[in-house]
Amino acid sequence: MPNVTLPDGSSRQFEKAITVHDLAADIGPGLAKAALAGTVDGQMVDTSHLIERDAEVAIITDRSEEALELIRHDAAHVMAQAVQELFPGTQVTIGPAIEDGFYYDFAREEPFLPDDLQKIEERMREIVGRDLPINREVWDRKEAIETFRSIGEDYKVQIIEDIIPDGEEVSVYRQGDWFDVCRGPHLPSTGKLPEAFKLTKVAGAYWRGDSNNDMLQRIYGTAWRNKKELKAYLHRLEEAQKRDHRKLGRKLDLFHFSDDAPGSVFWHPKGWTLFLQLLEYMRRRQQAAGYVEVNTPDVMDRNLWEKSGHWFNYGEHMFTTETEDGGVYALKPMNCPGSVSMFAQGLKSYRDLPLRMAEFGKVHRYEPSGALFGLMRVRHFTQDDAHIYCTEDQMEQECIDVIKLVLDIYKDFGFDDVIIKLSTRPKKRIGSDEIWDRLEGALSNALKVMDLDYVLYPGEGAFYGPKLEFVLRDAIGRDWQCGTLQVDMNLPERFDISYVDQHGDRGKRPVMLHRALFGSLERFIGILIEHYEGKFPVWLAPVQAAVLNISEKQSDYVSEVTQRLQAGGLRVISDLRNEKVGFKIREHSLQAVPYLLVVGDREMANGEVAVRTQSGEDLGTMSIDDFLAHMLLEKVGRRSEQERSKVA
RNA sequence: GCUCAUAUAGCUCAGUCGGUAGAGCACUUCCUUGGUAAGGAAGAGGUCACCGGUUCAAGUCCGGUUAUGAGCUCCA
Repeated sequence: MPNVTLPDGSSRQFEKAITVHDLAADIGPGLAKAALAGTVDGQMVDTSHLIERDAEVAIITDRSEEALELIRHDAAHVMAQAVQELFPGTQVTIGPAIEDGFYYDFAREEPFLPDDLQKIEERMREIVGRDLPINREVWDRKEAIETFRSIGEDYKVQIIEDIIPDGEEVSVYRQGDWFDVCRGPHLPSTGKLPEAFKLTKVAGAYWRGDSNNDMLQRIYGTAWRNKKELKAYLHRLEEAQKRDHRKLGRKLDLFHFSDDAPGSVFWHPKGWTLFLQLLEYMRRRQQAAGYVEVNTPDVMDRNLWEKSGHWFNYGEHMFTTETEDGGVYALKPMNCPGSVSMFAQGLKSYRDLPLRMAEFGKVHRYEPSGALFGLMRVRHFTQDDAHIYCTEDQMEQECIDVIKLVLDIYKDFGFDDVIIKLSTRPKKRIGSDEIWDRLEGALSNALKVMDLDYVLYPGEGAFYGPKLEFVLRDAIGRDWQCGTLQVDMNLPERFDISYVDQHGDRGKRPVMLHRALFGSLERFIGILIEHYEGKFPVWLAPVQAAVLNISEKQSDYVSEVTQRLQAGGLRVISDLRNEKVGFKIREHSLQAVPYLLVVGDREMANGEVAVRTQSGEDLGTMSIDDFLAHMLLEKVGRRSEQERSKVA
């Protein structure tokens, strides 16, 4: 005699156990038809699920948010059925719902071709048209293994044997002749799958995510509750692709890549200006936060890298070089060994701590070819690196200060929702559990003190210490680690660095923090290009203003204006080309120049410029001094934000 | 590194059945001196990524290499 409580608080009493579908029918025939699934005490279930006890139940229709996951999972199943109908002999493996869609991994000798996606999609629509009832069956474990083995589904056998716990029942979902091991839940029938799906790409993926295993073929698709949502999603994708930093980098003439140096950036004047602006910005922020800046060699002896452990652990990813006399050197893949060598110079006192030593170091890593990706993953990049040497007592406060600084800096660029990841002790590690407790405690306490949300990644820390990662998302939805804060127990030990404490004890080992805020200048610029869609704020813009003449008569005046503005510290170009002013405005607007200064006879006569913003706003005419004052405000606006946050 | 795809002018891209390469934009020159998102004309520009094979003949077909793209794995 279950008593069912509905989301609106009302409840219904039933004589005997009732299915979700019948419950919906009891509420109304329309709801029964629309019901895709249900939730019973928060757990998603099929419409055929029998409610036997008192419970809170909700009916899921295509209006519910939860329907998305269901639809995507079903789309994966329908796709798998379509593939097996079209390509007999193909084995199915797994096919989950993911953000915005779904995928299914198949094992098949022949590759799927882009044209096949069309065919599969058509067959999927056909299966939806068949409106096959989807039924849940519970199989005996042994029988399930036998059945799947007999039809040659070896991967499914592995899933049952290895993944589904021994005692747990094996549920199988059947739609027509096709069936698959699945936990569910699923739609009542294939006809309930909205025709708002699209197969998007085919790619390789390792069986169970392990590169030692076979590579399977993964087909990705997107699925939505209705065509309108699908259309909106595809539109969003298109818009995002316009922001792609690789495209904008070419269009805005910021940088290029060459076959001669895969994974290495050729910075053009405008891109390098951007780079230097960021570097100067970070230099100011670090100086204000009590850092000193140093510089260490790019090429150092193999011995150093053996001592640091990099040679052994990452040797194959290092660029090395040999000299005529047989010396072997490596291009630095990290700045820390240089930094530690720096610390080891001379005697350090507790009075020197905390010592915050920054370096804009260019590091070189021989990344696998398949990992390279525009500015986001390169083989040579510049870190805004710093190493903080402190006592254990100072460690937590230093962590807090770093976190404050990095979030504050991100705020200056409009990144308000930064994903923070905390990676803790891995299986393979050095140091006692007690030390790990302290180090992890320092990081998590700092987060707690600052009341910050974070995602925990147990076991993902480096072998020498736990780490925080500050992750930003690019236009296409890919996440990139930018800032990082790590505690290192390895290097101070290996390099035997120490300081003298207040009792004259020379053997005190300092704690070493690694931190980078932008992370990689290259990657951060990639993110910024997409974030601003190439329309940088004035202080960052490679060209802040362009001065345009209307006819040849004003050429000299334009040159004079340009020079005065340049002398005033602005990045200004003049455009004296024999083109109509409308043409020039179009060009410089497309190049995202924040201010266009138009000069005709009138302005020349009055010693003024006509100011137009990139977005097309007309600020009227003003004197050159007034424009300089206006630009100063732009800069001050940013600084005051820094001041404000520094106080906070 | 792995799977699949792609590589033609500075950029974006056509190029059918194998028969010595084409557009738009950009560039150069000339005309035009025009007031807020494309004025007009002419010209120049290519070892079709690279190496090899098939063929009377290869941008086109086949193999390899390199790079790039999508994804997987990795990212000190």
